[in-house]
Formats: sequence, structure tokens, C-alpha cells
Amino acid sequence: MSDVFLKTKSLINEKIKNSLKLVKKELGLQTDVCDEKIHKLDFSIEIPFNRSHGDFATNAAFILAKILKISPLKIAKSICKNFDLHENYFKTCEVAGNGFINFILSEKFYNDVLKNIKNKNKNYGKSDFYKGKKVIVEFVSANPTGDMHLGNARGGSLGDCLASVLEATGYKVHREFYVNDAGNQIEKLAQSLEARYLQFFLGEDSVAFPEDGYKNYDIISMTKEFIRIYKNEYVGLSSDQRKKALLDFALPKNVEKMKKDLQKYKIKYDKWFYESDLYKNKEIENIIEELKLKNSTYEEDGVLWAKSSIFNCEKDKVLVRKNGVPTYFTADIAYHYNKFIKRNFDLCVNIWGADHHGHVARMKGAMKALGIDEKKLKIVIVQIVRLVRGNEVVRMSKRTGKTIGLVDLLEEVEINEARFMFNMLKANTQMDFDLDLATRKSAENPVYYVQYAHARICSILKKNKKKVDKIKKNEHKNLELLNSDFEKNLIFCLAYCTEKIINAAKKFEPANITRYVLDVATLFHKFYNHCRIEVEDLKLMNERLYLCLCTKIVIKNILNMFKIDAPEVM
RNA sequence: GCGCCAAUAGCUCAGCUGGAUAGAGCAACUGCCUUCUAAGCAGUAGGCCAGGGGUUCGAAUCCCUUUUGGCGCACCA
Repeated sequence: MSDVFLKTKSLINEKIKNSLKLVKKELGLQTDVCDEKIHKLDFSIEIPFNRSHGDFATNAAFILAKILKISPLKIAKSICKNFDLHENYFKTCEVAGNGFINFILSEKFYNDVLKNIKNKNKNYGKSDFYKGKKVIVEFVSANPTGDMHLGNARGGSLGDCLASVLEATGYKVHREFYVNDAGNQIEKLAQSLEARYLQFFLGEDSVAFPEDGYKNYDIISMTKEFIRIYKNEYVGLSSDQRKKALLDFALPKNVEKMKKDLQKYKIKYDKWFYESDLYKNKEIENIIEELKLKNSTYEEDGVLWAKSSIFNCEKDKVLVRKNGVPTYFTADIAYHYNKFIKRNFDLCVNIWGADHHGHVARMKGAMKALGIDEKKLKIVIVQIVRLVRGNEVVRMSKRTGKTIGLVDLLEEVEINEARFMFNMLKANTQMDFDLDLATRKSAENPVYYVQYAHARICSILKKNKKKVDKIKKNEHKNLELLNSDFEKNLIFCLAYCTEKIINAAKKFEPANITRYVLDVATLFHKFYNHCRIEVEDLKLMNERLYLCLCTKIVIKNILNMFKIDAPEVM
């Protein structure tokens, strides 16, 4: 059974178009005038802000007025008169003063919505909108040179939830972490490790620490671990041998740590893609050749430059340095070429921190230069996040004294809250993560609000288990008793779950879903407070239990999608 | 200086491809537990959608401009 809500919307479009022959005749026009233009139209079907206007409203008359050059009001009246209301979800079709056309839905609509939810159960909300297209979502991709920061925590929660949203709309989703284990910053890491290693044996003063090296504590403890095993056997060897040994030791450990830390956020990747493989497989060499062939580069003073005109950036960018080492940009181009051409993804989604936004245009430019449709590369920019306790900005971890990072956050906040809070706001909104709020176990904390609704439902369903079991088995035909605004509003809200998820996927905004599930919880709490479920009228009681059951399915599906617990008891 | 992103209630934010009287949560004030979970509900109050122009039947939304903030502008990643 297809989604009732989506079906209803497309029915409105269809039926309006069907009515147009009669409408035109009535208005004294040729019946086929402007047919071609009209055929292409997609009228906007909206849920009116003020629901007393109706359940759906369309601006069709305004759009048609422009084309047919007749007043919207006249057109709207005629459409309403000729709109076929029979045997479907519409009860009435009315014209508002200015030309909007409002529809009120019939019992059958509400009936079918609940039936649909019950039947689809765990699959309710999912669709095949994107029909199995392959998408790769690359997120976090932090440098393996130190701890992950708060931005990574936000990007991680967001990327993982976004991936789930895309999955729910029929995409075949691949989650990936790009490990920058090559290039400049790794050389820097090697030099830092080497310096610490030599300092240990030769004394701090006799070995200079690289000026822009990594000074953090991890480097020292990592070196110490290395020394515990290999002692001083690398002191006398060549620098290259020493650095290689140190890197071979440290990098896998760093990557392992990142894996473990991200798992605490319930994030699991399908693949950890190593930049170094691009070098090993000569993909970087190849991409340079490819770009040269496409005439998007030029050489000057031993440096290979990307032409700004082609790469869509202000200045020309370096692809290969004077010393022969390709830049990060070049590796990234090769990486994306790999995603699109070698692995054949239909869509690549990257979650980047706001500090990388300057990279967006030229990356898209690079795709264009390679003949890849740049629209297939979607880059979601995540704005910075600050940690706040009340009015105070929190910078340091109490325990470690260092900048608070991805792991530190989970020492204060539960994973449920972290995932929920990070997905409350649009990616592009700067965010203050309020520790006070997130740790508060009260109504102000939105996670609890939603979970509480779920637990409440579970409690009442459990109490009436026998009845509920029957409801699950039986076919419900008439739900005419669920006729209060509280009940109808709730059902209506449950109805557009699938559309919400599709829209969230279209806009790459999982936050839309977080807010949606909050709406569901709100409407449930209202319903619960106004409509007693355990009433004497058994027929009514059954219908209300049925509504509870369906609400539970929706809330649970969404919390599951975001890997947030849906407790049965609170 | 150039570029990207933003500016909506006291605070944090929604507001779809332009649509009807600009919404929610928090904070403030008032009420509701002998009845299914009060981690809940009902109500009151709160706005020149940063300022100014334009586009049209219609603008918080689109275009231009000014102001303010965040972030970028490496042979770093």
C-alpha cells in the first residue's frame, strides 16, 4: 500500500487537472488552451498554517490565473465546482476569499493512514523515493594525528543520522571515513614523533622540536609506548627508517582509537578509506595526468597549478609542489574521482566543518573539470559548535585540562542526548551545546519529552495487552469515533511521516526529522491529556488504543533511525 | 580588501518551490493529579522578521544595497 498522504497530494493535483476541461468551458475558453503549459505544472499542495481553513490548500488558481489571464477567484470557484469528490479521501472542497482552494479530508483518509502504519509497522516512514541509487556519505574524516574535537562530534552525529535518513528514502548508503594518512601533516607527525623519540635518549636540548610540529601530550605518550617496545634501537638508524617505524607504530593506534571513540557515538563505517592507498594505486599520478590532458593545469617554476578559471576559484591552486609532493587538494580530487568513477556512486555527500567552506567551490570545479556532474557532489557545511554551561562557555575538560573533545562530551552527556541535540538544529546554524540542558532530566530536555511519550504509550498498551493483541490481528474498518481535533491532528501528523523523511533527505537536513518527532510527541501528549483511553465505551477504547499503537510505531521508528533509545518504562 | 554563512519574541530556534492573522520550546505569570506515567496538559503575555530600496495579485522568504556577527582567503589539511 502506497503512502496515504503522498497519494492524497498527488490525487489533488491530478483531479484539478482533470477538472480543467470543464473549468475552461465554463469560463468561456477553448478547452485545450495552454494545455501544454498546464500539463507541466505541479501545484503546491500545502497544509494550511491555520487548520481551520482545511486539511490541504492549493494555490492552483493563482498559478492558473497567470496562464489563463482570468481572475484567480473565478478559476478557484470553477475548480471547486468541478472537482471530483467521489470515492476518495476528500469530504469538501471550498474556495477561500482570495482564491485559495481548501480541502477537508474524509474519514477514509484517517482510516487508511492508521491501517497503513499498522501494516507497514517497522517500515512505516520508509520509501523507495530514490530507488536504490548509490550514495556515499563521508563524514568526520578527522586527521589521525590527535584527538577528535567537538566539531567532529557534531559532524559525526549529523552525518550518521543523515545517512540513515537517506537510507529510509531508498538510497543504498555507504558510510565512509577518509583517513588522511599521507601528505604534509603526516610528515609533520613523523617529525614530531622523531623529535620526541630522540629527545628521550639524547636530551631535550640537543634535539630541536619542529616549529609547527604537534606539541600535544599524545605524541609524548605515543613515543613512550614505542620506546617501551623498541628501546633505543632506532637512534642510530637513518631518519627515514626511524620516522617510518614510528609512523607504522603510531598511525594504526591512532586510527584504532578514533574507531573506538566513534563507536561510542554509535557510528560505524562501511569503510575506512586510506589516502595512502591513492598513492599506492597510482590514482594520484593518474588524476594529475587526466587533469593535464583536459588542459586544466599549467606548469610554472616546477610547480603544477590548477587554472582558477576551470576550478572555479579566485586564485590558481597548487596541485604539485616544487618538491614534487602533491597537495591535499590533488589527493582529494583523486579521492572523489575514485568515488564517482571507480566506485560508481550516484551521489557523494560530504560533511565538512565551516572552516573548509572555501574548499567547496574548487572541489566542485574539479569535478566539472573531470566531466563529472558537480550536482552529484553535495557538501554539507556544519557550523561550529561551542560547549556552554548556562551562560558560560566551556573550553577545557575538568578531567584532562585539555580542550574538550569528542570523547569528553560523553563523560557529561548521554549518547542519546548528544545524538538528539546535535540533530535539533540545521547543520548551517551555529550552535551552543548547553550541558545544563542536555543533562537535565526534565521537560526542558527534548529527548526526554519524546522518550516519555513513547514510555507512556508502552505503559498503556501493556496494561491492555489482550485488547492490543486483537487490534494487531484485526482489520479496522471504521474509525469514525476518533473525531476530536486532538485525535485527528495526531493522525494527520503521523500521516506525513514519510513525506517529512523524504523532504529531510532532499534538503540533507536530519534536523527536520528531530523536530517532527517532537511534534508527534506533543500531539500525543495533548491527545493523552484530553482523550481518556480507558473508557467504558469499548469500541472507542479500542480505537484509541489503536491510535496509541500507531503513534508508538512512528516514534519508535524515528528514534531507531537515529539510534536513540526508545525506553518502554521511564 | 575579496569570498562563504548568518541576522525572526527576553533566550534557543522553526518557517517548504514566494501564499491566508509570522510559529515552537525555554524563561515569566495563572490554573489542572481520588481516574491510563505531572519527565504531562490548559491558559496569559511577549514581534517594525537588522535598516533601506526593488520585483508582483502577494515578500520573513527572491534581487540590489547598508549595518552587525561567524568563518575562510598557504607550495596546511
